[in-house]
Amino acid sequence: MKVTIKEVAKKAGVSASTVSRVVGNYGYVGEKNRKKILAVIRELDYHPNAIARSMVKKSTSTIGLVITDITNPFFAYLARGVEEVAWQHGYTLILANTDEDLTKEQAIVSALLEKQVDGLILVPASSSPTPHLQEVLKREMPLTLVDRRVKDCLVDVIMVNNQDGARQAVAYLIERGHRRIGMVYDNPEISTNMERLAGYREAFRDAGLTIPEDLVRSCQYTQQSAYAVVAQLLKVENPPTAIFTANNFMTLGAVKAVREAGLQIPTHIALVGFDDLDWNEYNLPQLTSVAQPVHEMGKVAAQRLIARLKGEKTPPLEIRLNTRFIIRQSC
Amino acid sequence: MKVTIKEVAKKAGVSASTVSRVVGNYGYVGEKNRKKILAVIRELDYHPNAIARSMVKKSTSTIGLVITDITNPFFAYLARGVEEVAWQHGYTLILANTDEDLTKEQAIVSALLEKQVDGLILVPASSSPTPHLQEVLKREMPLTLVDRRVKDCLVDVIMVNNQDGARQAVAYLIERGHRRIGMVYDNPEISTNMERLAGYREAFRDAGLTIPEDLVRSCQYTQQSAYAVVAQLLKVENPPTAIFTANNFMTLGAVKAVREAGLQIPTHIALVGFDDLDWNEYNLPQLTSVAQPVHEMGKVAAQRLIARLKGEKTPPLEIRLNTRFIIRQSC
DNA sequence: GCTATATGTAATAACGTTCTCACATTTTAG
DNA sequence: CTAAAATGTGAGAACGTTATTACATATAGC
Repeated sequence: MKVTIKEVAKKAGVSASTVSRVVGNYGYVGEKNRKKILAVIRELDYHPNAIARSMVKKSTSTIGLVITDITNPFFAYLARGVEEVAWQHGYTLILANTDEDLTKEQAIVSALLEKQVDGLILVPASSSPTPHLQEVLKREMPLTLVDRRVKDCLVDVIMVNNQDGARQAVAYLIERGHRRIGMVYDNPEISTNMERLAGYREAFRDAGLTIPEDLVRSCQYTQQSAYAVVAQLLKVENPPTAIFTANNFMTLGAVKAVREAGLQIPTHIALVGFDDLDWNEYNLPQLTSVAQPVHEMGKVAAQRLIARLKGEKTPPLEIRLNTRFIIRQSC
Repeated sequence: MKVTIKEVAKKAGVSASTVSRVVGNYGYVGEKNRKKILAVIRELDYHPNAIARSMVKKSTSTIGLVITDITNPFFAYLARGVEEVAWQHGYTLILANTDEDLTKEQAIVSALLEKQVDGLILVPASSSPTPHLQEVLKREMPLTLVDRRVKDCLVDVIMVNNQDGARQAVAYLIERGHRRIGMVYDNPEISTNMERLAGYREAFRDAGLTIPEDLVRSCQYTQQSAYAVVAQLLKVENPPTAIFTANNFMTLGAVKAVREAGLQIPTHIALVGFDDLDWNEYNLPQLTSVAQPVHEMGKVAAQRLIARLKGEKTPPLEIRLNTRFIIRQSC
């Protein structure tokens, strides 16, 4: 049988209250009793039941982390950052993947609400306000969004400077003489993509050039889809001399399509992508890319959330971390 | 304020018991009352409190997943597999990273015990039986080990056939004429490494060749360490013509060292590694490697654990999944 | 010496559920 | 028609904690 606080109390010849005080380290406890209780705790190997504690404290010291897919290194690093600071502050993490599926997201959020998580860190599957997010707000459960914004959702959001990151990358391509620059991005429903697209456009405007709209393509959020779109792009008359991809999946698809078309990077075509993975450094040629401080994003997200959990009431923040443009050999 | 079962009961003009019965879908409930209650639940937007439920049910529908680092794609895929079947069965997942640190592992396990997880899936940081794992067993909390074995720990273990996977890879190298085959592995404390090393040795024995012991090196569990060791290996007199690396970190380090030494793969040196990542396929040259069914391992681990949670009492299983040897262009 | 204050402890009520009874009422069987 | 079985409901205990209250006892200040 599990040993409870009462059994410890009994064996130590005190009341449960007293044991609770030494475990929780508050209030007055006589030195003699404290020693005795500590000894009994060790002897019986007593571990307090956090569930029972949550019941009365109305707090679980648990935060929900809802991402789209832990298999994507971007989210793995994000999760890592979140976990580190959460753990530091005594919180544990419930992890769930939505696969960009709103129905799943809503089921997950609902389950997490029932489990009474203290707060939620979420990478939303849609930028439209959804009922289940309204629900979270209505219950005044702290919520922090990461990577993507949700319309009319006034909470802390941690993102990178997508537009500027993209602008910088495309400007670099333009500077190196490229004019026919293709761009591939996915779901326009997601704020991040639109911002990166805006950055692409901005670079052209800044340079006083007209945007090659025929080379701007959107696709599904899979490598295969990006592959298909890029393959198509390469067959266009007056094909692109460079391609900018909006995230790591797209980059992978692009590399594949380019190689299969028998083109060499960077000799025949230049490639720059958003997201920097270990992969990019080890690939040959090493890929030039826009690096996001993902780990840091996770940490900041957790910090924001925990600040809210501690009662911070300041107005919602939109935090933009800066990307870093890493020049390697693919241009 | 949060709405509780009592408020629903009051508004519906019934007792809490009755509401509980319709929510939990058990026992007798009159059709009229059921309708009414359901309506009230929707109206008040009642969500049952899982914590309170856990309290009485003595089960949290939560399982702990303790890995070393979610940032390692191996574990990300593992986590993904676990999460999928856990979620399917109505369990949520608490995730934590040990960084191969026993002290951290012990703190994590302790925290998860307190949080009353129903069971634990763990990638142990050490193959020696540790007090905190004994603790888990003593409390009869179902435990499933993944990837690594722990001495005298009689629980389900999910692993791959490490020795055979390694043997196959090295045999392939031998078959292609290599004799001076280096091997790099990390922490010999971990069963997985020893098995892979055994596979390496087995391949040589099978071929009736003597093992080039001077080329067998162990290092830390980091890319940098592998890099250093491989760099050293390349400077040996009569250097290796091929290198077998025991996991993805080691492979990365090896690639880097080989490149910096100005050697070409596979012209000057052949490379085979354990673990197959997306990376391996996209790298140039594409890396020959021993692929593990990681996602499947995660799923099987979760299935085993859940079977135990449902009361299965059969003796502990050691499940070995087969690796797949993927021949690409690095040999 | 007598209030104040500090120190130490126990009893008890929450927390929000589920579950076991007990008790009605209705239906079925013979 | 009556006993037994099926259906429906509510009261109240239990789950393992923490927190509030009340009651001691010891120490200090005057």
